[in-house]
Amino acid sequence: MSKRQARFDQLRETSKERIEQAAMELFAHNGYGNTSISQIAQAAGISKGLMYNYYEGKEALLKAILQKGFDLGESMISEGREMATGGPEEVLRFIVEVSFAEVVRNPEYWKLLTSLAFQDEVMKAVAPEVEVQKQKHIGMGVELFRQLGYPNPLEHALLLGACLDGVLMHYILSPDDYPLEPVKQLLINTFCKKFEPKS
Amino acid sequence: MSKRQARFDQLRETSKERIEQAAMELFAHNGYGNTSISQIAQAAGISKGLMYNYYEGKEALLKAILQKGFDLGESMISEGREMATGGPEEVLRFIVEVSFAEVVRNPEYWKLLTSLAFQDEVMKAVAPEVEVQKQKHIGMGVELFRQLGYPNPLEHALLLGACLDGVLMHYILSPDDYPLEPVKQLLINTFCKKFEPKS
Amino acid sequence: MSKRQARFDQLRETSKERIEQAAMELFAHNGYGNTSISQIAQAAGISKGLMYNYYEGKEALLKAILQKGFDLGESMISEGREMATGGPEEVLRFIVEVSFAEVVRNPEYWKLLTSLAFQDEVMKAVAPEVEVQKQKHIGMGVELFRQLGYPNPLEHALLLGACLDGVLMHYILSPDDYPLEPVKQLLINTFCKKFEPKS
Amino acid sequence: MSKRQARFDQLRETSKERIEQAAMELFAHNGYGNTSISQIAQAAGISKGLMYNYYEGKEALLKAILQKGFDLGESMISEGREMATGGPEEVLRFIVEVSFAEVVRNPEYWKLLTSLAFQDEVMKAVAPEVEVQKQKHIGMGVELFRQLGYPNPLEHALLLGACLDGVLMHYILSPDDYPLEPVKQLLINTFCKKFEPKS
DNA sequence: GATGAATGAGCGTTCATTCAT
DNA sequence: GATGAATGAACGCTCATTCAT
Repeated sequence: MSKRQARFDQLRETSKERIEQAAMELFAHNGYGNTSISQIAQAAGISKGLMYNYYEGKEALLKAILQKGFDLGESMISEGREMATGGPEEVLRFIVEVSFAEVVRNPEYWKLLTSLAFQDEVMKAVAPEVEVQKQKHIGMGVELFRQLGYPNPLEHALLLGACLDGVLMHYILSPDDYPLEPVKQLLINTFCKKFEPKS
Repeated sequence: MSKRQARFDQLRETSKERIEQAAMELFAHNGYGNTSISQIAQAAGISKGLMYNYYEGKEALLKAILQKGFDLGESMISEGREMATGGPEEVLRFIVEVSFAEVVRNPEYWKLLTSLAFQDEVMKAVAPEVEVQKQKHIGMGVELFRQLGYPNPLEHALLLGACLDGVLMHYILSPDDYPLEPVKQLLINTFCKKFEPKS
Repeated sequence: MSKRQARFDQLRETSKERIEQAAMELFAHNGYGNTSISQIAQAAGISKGLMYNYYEGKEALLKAILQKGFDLGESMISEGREMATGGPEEVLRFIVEVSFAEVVRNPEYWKLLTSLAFQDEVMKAVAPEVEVQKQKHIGMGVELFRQLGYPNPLEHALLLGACLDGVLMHYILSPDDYPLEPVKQLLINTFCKKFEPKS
Repeated sequence: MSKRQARFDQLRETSKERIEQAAMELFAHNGYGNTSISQIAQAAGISKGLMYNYYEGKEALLKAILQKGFDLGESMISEGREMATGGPEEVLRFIVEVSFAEVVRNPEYWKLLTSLAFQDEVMKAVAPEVEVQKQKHIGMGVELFRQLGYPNPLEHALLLGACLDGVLMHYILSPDDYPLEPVKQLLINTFCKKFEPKS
């Protein structure tokens, strides 16, 4: 029994992974709304019906994919946390670098995620998790800017976050043209430094 | 005759405005692709068919909505150009202020516009001139930062643009929570100033 | 009153005629099903609504147009009857000539009429009148072939009618290519002659 | 595996045949343009959506129906070619007999085909090869009449073709009333014979 | 008589979902 | 677990028809 169970689990995992991989790529390339279950099934090499053994429906599949992305982000950040041994500047710089690297590595995923953010209905379904992530990021930023001596760390954290998102959004929308590297350097120089009181 | 014509014109305008208003809200909240003509008609209090008396189709309706926004933006910018009489810092500050004011005034329009940016096909069909606008804005920024003495004005223009878009995106996505005013001030303080060489 | 009545009648007649003329041309060129009331109204230079002052609806307009055609055909034949003074051969020849001439004069109308013959629903509405016309034509043919001495005049009448319709159908379907004149002559030579018993 | 495949194949074929049968009847009686997918689905006892599992769309369904007819016609003609061993009169007679038999066997198909001939757009999209078939038939006729000694074989071929089409059209339009057999005999006697120079 | 804004049923088509096998 | 035939609601859109003016 245990053996057969294991084999089933493996098949299941294989099919699930193929589905999620295919769906992720199709959602990212064509958008969630423009991707049909048929397309996903075909790309994953399975039948339409099988999808419904694993997921309640299309939206549940989307949620699973987003969740995977969140988990990945989570683990990356916690890994990063441990690796960043320097002062708050270095940690900030590290976060920025990692964010850029991650978006460059998989811009389609981030494009999907951002485009979903503009659809209230979809967002409502995923909102709690997103909100948690957002607050965690802001919290981290606030703490770092506080350590750097800024009198208004929340505003600085928000502005940095916005700037990060803005640059990455522009990059995502024209990845071939955008001078990402110099803008990143400028962003780091502008934000990742100790508070300098006006003389 | 003129009377009858006037009556018809008024009917038309009333209906068109109701349609465009309803459509913009729905497009902004649910996305263009997830909003059906039926929904628009229902929200506007008219029948599906009537829409097609006024617009060629769904896409033409979107175009009409965007065009109105463009026209408004154009006129605002040209007005602004004349009003900004100070040095480049003041002009930059003014641009930032106007951008914020405009988005606060009509957040749904900007939400719609931003969400469309992530749907290449729709955007290209509907507003090829967006790219031109973008280049014009960047050009303006570059010129101003050059005047302010920055050695790398393009990067500064891009970063400011990204920061602006990032803040406004965050605001658009949660307009009730976002501390827009203080972040705006910080943004202005951070970007709208002469070049300060490192000592 | 009589004067005003007369003016109204004239206007009405004018509009009606413009409508029927426009509708006839559009029906003939594009088919009944592919012609919209809007198109007819536009072509006739009137409003959509006015049509419904004169006709119950689209189908009633079609019936009116067909009826006009029938009446015209009727009058042509009765005129012809009087004019044809020769023997039965000459009368037959005359009928054939007139039929060809009429179709050449207004092939679109005949194309419309023929295409309608294949739509049971439409035909049901016009059927009685058509049936009467058909029987009248057959009757005429039978009488003429009887006079020419044929032992089976009905079959000859039917065959001639079929041949006539067949040639004209082929002509209608490719009016530019079809060698109408020689085929007509051959048809006349083949059918419009006295009975020749086999030796 | 093979078993399941076979079951599915059978289901598909059953459904396809029901669809094509229903569609042909409706197309023939109401015209292609006046027959809706809903009607076809209802008549075939399936859902609207299922049609699109088997055919790209309405036009593809029409093509499939016509193609089946073409294939059948082709095979019949090639069979006939081999069977007709007599002189040109016998061949001509045979062609006429086969044409009549075929139309009697499946009048709805021929009604559909003829009605389509009057809708240029549909026909061109659906069966460009019809023109080729027509030329082939005319060519055959010309050759036979030449062999029979006629000085103007083209006109005779065209007239026979027209006569054939005319009779069959009349039959198709009122199959219950039309005295097909005697008219056919008369047609054969009239056309399928050697050239007889006028004395 | 004449207008055209407004309606709503229907079109061809798509696609997430169900279910018998 | 896996299949794909089958469903039906919804889509964008068309157009004959109605009616207040």
